[in-house]
Amino acid sequence: MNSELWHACAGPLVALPPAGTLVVYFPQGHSEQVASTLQKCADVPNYPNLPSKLICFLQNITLHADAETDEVYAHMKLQPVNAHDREALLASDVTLKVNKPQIEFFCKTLTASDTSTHGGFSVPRRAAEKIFPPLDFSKQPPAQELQARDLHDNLWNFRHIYRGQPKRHLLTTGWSLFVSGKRLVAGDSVIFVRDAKSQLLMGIRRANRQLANVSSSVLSSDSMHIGILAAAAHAVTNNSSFTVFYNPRASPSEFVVPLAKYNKAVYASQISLGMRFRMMFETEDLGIRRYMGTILGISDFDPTKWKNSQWRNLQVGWDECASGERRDRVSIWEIEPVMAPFFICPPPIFSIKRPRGIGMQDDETSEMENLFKRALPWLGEEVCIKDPESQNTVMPGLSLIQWLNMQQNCNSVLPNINLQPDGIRPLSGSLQNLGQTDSSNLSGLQGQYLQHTNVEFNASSLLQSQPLVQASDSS
Amino acid sequence: MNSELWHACAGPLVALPPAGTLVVYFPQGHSEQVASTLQKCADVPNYPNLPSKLICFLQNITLHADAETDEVYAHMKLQPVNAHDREALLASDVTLKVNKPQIEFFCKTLTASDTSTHGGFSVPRRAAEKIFPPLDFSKQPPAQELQARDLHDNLWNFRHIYRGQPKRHLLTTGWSLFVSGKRLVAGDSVIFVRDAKSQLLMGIRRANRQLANVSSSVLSSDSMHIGILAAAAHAVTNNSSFTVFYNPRASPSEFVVPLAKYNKAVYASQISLGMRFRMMFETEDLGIRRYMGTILGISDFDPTKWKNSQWRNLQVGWDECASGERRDRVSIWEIEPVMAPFFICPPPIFSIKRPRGIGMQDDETSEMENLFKRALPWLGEEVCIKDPESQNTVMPGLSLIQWLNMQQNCNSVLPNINLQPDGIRPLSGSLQNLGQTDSSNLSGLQGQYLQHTNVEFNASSLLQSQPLVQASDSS
DNA sequence: ATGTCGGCGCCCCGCCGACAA
DNA sequence: TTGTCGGCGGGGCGCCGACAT
Repeated sequence: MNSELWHACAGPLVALPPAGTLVVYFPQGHSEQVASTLQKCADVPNYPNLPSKLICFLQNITLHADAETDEVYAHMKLQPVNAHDREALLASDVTLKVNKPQIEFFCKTLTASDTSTHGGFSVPRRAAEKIFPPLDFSKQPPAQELQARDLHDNLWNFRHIYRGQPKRHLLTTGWSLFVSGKRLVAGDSVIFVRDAKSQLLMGIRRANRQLANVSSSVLSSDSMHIGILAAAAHAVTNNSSFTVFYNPRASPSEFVVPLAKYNKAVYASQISLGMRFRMMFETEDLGIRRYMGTILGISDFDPTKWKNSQWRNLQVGWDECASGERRDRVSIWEIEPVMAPFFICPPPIFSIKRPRGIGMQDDETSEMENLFKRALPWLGEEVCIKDPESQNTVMPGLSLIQWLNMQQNCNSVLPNINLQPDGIRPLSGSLQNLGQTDSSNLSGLQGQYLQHTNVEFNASSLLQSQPLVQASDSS
Repeated sequence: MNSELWHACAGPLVALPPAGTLVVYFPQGHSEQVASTLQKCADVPNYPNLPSKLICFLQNITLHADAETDEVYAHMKLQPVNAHDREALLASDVTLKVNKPQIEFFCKTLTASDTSTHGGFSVPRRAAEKIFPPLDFSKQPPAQELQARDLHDNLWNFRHIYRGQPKRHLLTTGWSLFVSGKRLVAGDSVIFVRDAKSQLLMGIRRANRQLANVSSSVLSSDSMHIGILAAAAHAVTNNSSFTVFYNPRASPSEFVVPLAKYNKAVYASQISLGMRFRMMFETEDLGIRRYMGTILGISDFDPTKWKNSQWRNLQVGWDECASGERRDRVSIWEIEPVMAPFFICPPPIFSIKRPRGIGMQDDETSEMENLFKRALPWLGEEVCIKDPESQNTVMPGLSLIQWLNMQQNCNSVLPNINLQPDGIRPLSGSLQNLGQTDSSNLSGLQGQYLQHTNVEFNASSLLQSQPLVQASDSS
C-alpha cells in the first residue's frame, strides 16, 4: 500500500501516529465511527470498567483499502499501558515535528460527462501538466498511453490525448473500464498522484451518498458496538493488545490521538466559555480551510456512559452557519484557540486529586507522574508545523518563558469562566518567577495560537494532575 | 420478504424456529459462523461467565437478504431465560410438528453459456413447465413476457420463448441485465419460485468461490468474535435481549436450535462409540441426500474455552469419504441414529448433580425441573416429518411405550461405551414396568431412528438431570 | 478552461438455428 | 434434453469537434 496515495485519499487533515508511539484511544469516538458506518446509532450501554480514554502503545499501524469500495482505512494494534518507557514518550513527542512530504496530486470531482458512456474524462489543464508525464507536442494530436496503479496495485491503462477546439487534455480509451470497474458515478472524485519515483497512482473518493442500509449481514450493530468496547476492555484486563480499524472518511473524528497532541491541547491551552477559535476543514479539492467559531459550553458529551471524557466536550457555535454540517461539539485537540497576545490567561492545571480509578495500581503512581512530566509538551522539542495550503511556516518561536512572561503583564483581562468538573488554579509561584524575555516578536501572533514551546523547566507543580487514565464510574 | 423464496434460497435443511418458542443458543457455533464468514479463525479467548449454551426465548425472527449479494440471513432476537411459562414450552414442542409447505421451485446452476454475453438463459424443460405460466403454443414461436420479483422485491422482466431446433425454453431479452446486475458468474445458481399466489419469484445462490479477504473494514475480526460473546453475556447480565444474524449459507451449522429438538436429541437418543448414524446433506439441486457414518469419539470440541458443550461433541467418520468436505465433528441433534430395533439401549440420563453454574439462582431449581418435565420430547405430540425428496412419510408411529418395551426384551447387547463427562444410568424401574405393547410393526424399522413418541408418563425419575444451562468454568 | 452535445463509425451485445453431447 | 457455436443485425459505446458557459 503506497503511503502517499493512501494519504491523498484520506485527505489533508488525516495524520496517523507512527508505530512505536503513545496514543490516547477514545472508545466513545470508536463507537461513533461504527455508528457512522452503519448509519445507525445504537443505544449501547456503558461497558463496565472501561475508562473513557486509554493510553496505548501503538504497536503497529498498516494502511489498507476496502477491496470493494477502495475506501481507505488503517489497522492499528494498540496495547494499553500503565507504565511507559522514556523512549516511547520521546518518540511520541517527535510525532509533532513531522512535516508531511509535499506530495504531487490532483483531485477532480467527476461530472456527468465524465461518468457517462458517451465519452471519456476531461482532465483539468493544470492537473495534466503537473501530474502526467509530458506529451510530445510535435505530434498531431499529442497523445500517449498512461499507466496508473490503484490502491490494490492493479494497473489501469488510459489513452491520454490533447485535442479538440479549444485544445484540452482527455482520457479516452480505458477510462470507461475504470468507471464501470470502480462503479463510479457523477459526484465521486478521482485522485491522481505522482509518487517519489514519478509513477502514476490513482485513488477514488466516493460522494457521501446514503448507502441506505449497509448493515452488515454478519453482526448486529449492537454486537459491533459492544464488540469494540469488549475488545478494548479485554486487552486492558489481560494486558494484551487489541486492533482497531480507523476509517478516516467514515469517522467523524479521529479517535486515536497522539499522546503528545492530546497533552499539548489539554494542558497548554486555555479553554474558557466564549473563547474564539479556528478549526480546519477539508475543501472539496482536498485543500484546507479554517472556520471561526466560539466556545459555547464545556461539558461531557455523554455524562452517563462516558463520564469525565474530553471527547467532544466543547459545545461550539460557528461564524458561518450556512454550512450546517459542521458539528456543534468538538474535542479540544481539534481546535486552534485564538488569543489576543495580551489577553492570555494561565493554562488550566487540575489540582484536585481524584480517587484512583478501577484498574489503577497504587504502585503506578510514580510512573504516571513520570508520564506527565515527560509527555508535557514543553519538553524541549522544536515544533514546526507547516500549513499545507500557504506553504508558510506558522507559529514562529514562542517560548514558554515568553508566554509566562506575558502572564505577568496581564492577569485575567478576559473573564475566565470554566465549567470543567475539576477546579483550576493558576500556576504557582515557581513558574511565574522566570526571567523577563524579549517579547518584541509577539505582535504578529494575533489570530495564531500557542503551539510552540522550547524551554525545559521543573514541572513539579504540575504533578498534582488528575490521572489521565481514569476508570468510568461503574454505576 | 417472501418466506417461501427465502427458504428456497436457504436450502432444504434450514428450518427456523418460530417466534415465541424456546431455543438453545450456542455461542461457540455463532463464533464459527463469524469465522466462516470472515474466512479466518480468530483465537478468541473464553468469555467470562458466558455459558457454552443458553436457553433463550425467541422474541422475534425476521428474514432478510444482503443488499449487495442477495445472500439470505435471519435476524433473531433472543432473550436468555431462567424461568419459562408453560405456553412457550408447549409452543416450542409444536415446532417439531410443522410440515413445511411443499413449495414449487426449481434451481439451476448457471453454465458458461448462461452467463456469457453471447446469449440468454437456457431453461430446463421441466422447470419451465412446472414453474412458469403456460405458453400459448398456437403462436409461432410461443413466447411471453415474464415478470419475477427478487428478494428485495425488485421486478425483473424477461422474454420467455420456446424455439430452436430441437425446441427448448429460453429467457432472452432482460436476462443479461439480471446477470450483470446480480454479478452472476458460471457456477452460481438461480432459483425460480412460484408462490401461493402463482407469482414468480427468483433468488440466487452463489458458488462457494473464495472471497479472498472479505474482512470488513469496520471491525477487526477479534472485535467481532468478542462482540457476539459480549452481546450475549450482556443480555444475560442485564436480563435483556440480544440479536444474532443467522446466515444459513455461510454458517457450518445452525447455532440456534429449537429446545424441543435439542432435548429430543440429547435425552431420547442413545449415543455410544461405534454407533452408526445417517445425516442429511444438501444436493446441488436443493434436494436432500443422506450419508452414513460412524461415531468415533465423544468429547468436547474445545475443552478449554467451551467446556461441557454439546456443540460438535461427536467425532465421526463417513462411509463415503470421497467428498472430503464432510465435517469430522457434528452435534448430536444433527444426526439420525441408526439402530437395529432389538439392539436399542436406554437413553442416557445424567444422574450426577453438578454445582449450580454462575448466574443460576437457587430458587430456579423447581422451574428448571419443570422445564425438563415439560420440554422432554415425549409430551404427547404427533411428529410427522416428510422427506422432501421421496415425498414419503418416514418414521411411522413408534411410541415410547413400544420403545420401552423393546428395552425389556434386549438389555445392552451392543457395548455401551460412553465418554461423556457425566455418568449415565438406565431408566429406573417405574418406567421399565410399563405394559407390553404390540411390536409387530418394528420389523421395518431397521435403518430408521427413533423420532416419534406419543405417550405421556410420569417423568419424575428424569428430574435429577444436569442443569441445561451451565456456566463455563471461569478459569 | 471545461461541460455537454450532435455526429457517426464500429464493436460487440444478443437473437437465431445448427450441431453435438 | 441442453450446452456451445457460427452467423449476423442493430443498438449503443465511445471518439471527434462544435458550441456554450
